[in-house]
Amino acid sequence: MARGRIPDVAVKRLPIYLRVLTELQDEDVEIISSAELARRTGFSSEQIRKDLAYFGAFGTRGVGYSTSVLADRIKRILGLHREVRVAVVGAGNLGTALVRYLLNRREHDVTVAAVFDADPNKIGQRLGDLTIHSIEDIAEVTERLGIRMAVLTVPASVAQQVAEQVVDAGIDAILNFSPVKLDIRKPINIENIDLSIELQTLAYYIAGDGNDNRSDAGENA
Amino acid sequence: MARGRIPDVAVKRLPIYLRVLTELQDEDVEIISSAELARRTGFSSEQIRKDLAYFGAFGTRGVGYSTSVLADRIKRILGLHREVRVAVVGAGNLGTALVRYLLNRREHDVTVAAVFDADPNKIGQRLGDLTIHSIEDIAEVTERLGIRMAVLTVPASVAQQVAEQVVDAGIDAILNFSPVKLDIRKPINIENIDLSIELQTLAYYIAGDGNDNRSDAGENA
DNA sequence: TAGATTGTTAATCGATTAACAATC
DNA sequence: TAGATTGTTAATCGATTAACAATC
Repeated sequence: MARGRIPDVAVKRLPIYLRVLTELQDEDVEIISSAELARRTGFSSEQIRKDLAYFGAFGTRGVGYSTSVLADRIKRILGLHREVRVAVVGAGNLGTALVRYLLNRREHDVTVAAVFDADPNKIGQRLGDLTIHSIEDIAEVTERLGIRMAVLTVPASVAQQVAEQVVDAGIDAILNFSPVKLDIRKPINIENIDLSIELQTLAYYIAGDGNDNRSDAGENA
Repeated sequence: MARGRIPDVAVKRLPIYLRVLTELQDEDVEIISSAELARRTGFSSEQIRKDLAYFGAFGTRGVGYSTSVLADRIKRILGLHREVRVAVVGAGNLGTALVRYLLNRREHDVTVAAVFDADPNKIGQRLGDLTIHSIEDIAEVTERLGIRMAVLTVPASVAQQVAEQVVDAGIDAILNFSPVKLDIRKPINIENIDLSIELQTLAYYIAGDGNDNRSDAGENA
């Protein structure tokens, strides 16, 4: 029940804790210490305890955490105790691959519930057990299906405009794969995944043979 | 020429600066101030000046930065002044999509030079102008083509084992899309992109209707 | 010169780590 | 009880922001 301002970095670690807890449940491990969670996640045990303390006291002193209790609490914190539906906007190479990936996912906390594209040739086609809708219908479809989040996989040239359509449709969280900084005035949550930027960043770290202006780092990220 | 320890967060911003500078060059803008770069990137002007100062003094007081000079310097810092070659390991849905995306990319600083898979049915098939190689041949092929980085898009169940093969082949930076924490003892650079974790994180931020244990945030990320 | 803007040092802020009392 | 491990407060560390002298 603890509140205060919760750092985004702490929120980002919760799904990682949840994944490990789910693995532990599969292994029939019922109790886990923060030290062992630390070993499995790569974060420090202090950090794990601190992160969890932002949301409440879920463990038992002298004992540890019940894997099932802690997993349930984290699911609830993340809002995954009810199904979260997501739309994929843009049924190109990447969009299609992401839809297939999400449809085949074992966990059913976040599910793709609709796919949209602007290309008249694609509209109406099937993708898994979904039908590709026109982006024009996004407000109606997301409203009807209770979709609150969208994954954006459209070309950079139209990303800003499509993002505005998505936001106008009432979506309030976007996972943006387009290499564009979206400029949305509403206080929407936007998370960016940019392949080029990731690769360019990694390039920095490959040891600088004969390269100046470079400080060699070499830590796991 | 400045050194010292350079924060990873600063390195991660460099490719973003580079992208904006490239756009500015396309618009024939020759000089840019840190204030205008701030407007275009969303970072503060102080932060931009600080980040750049880790690597040297690239601007002119009272004037600003030459877009072409600054772009060239950042490219050099990131090691992009020479072509950086990357392998995509795993030619499934996601791997195939990423290869097509990278092959069609306008910038040619980072290029896909090889694709690998373990499935005998896929080996030998074409993907764009590339041929899918057996993962068994990774050491030989990456050595021959001068490939230093790999994008990992294999099923979670084999990710750890494949990552080890990749590292043994001499690759020293991995962009990992598999939902697995890779455990590699060598000081290799690993960057993780995990769709499930991103979606679960975003779920936290969609306003908590009737949800407890939740602090509403609402900032762009 | 006056105005503008960088490069850099100092102040602030926030997150991580250390330490330990609470307690099972 | 003794041993273990959490939850929480305090200390440390590092990154961001503010301020300003240098200088075009």
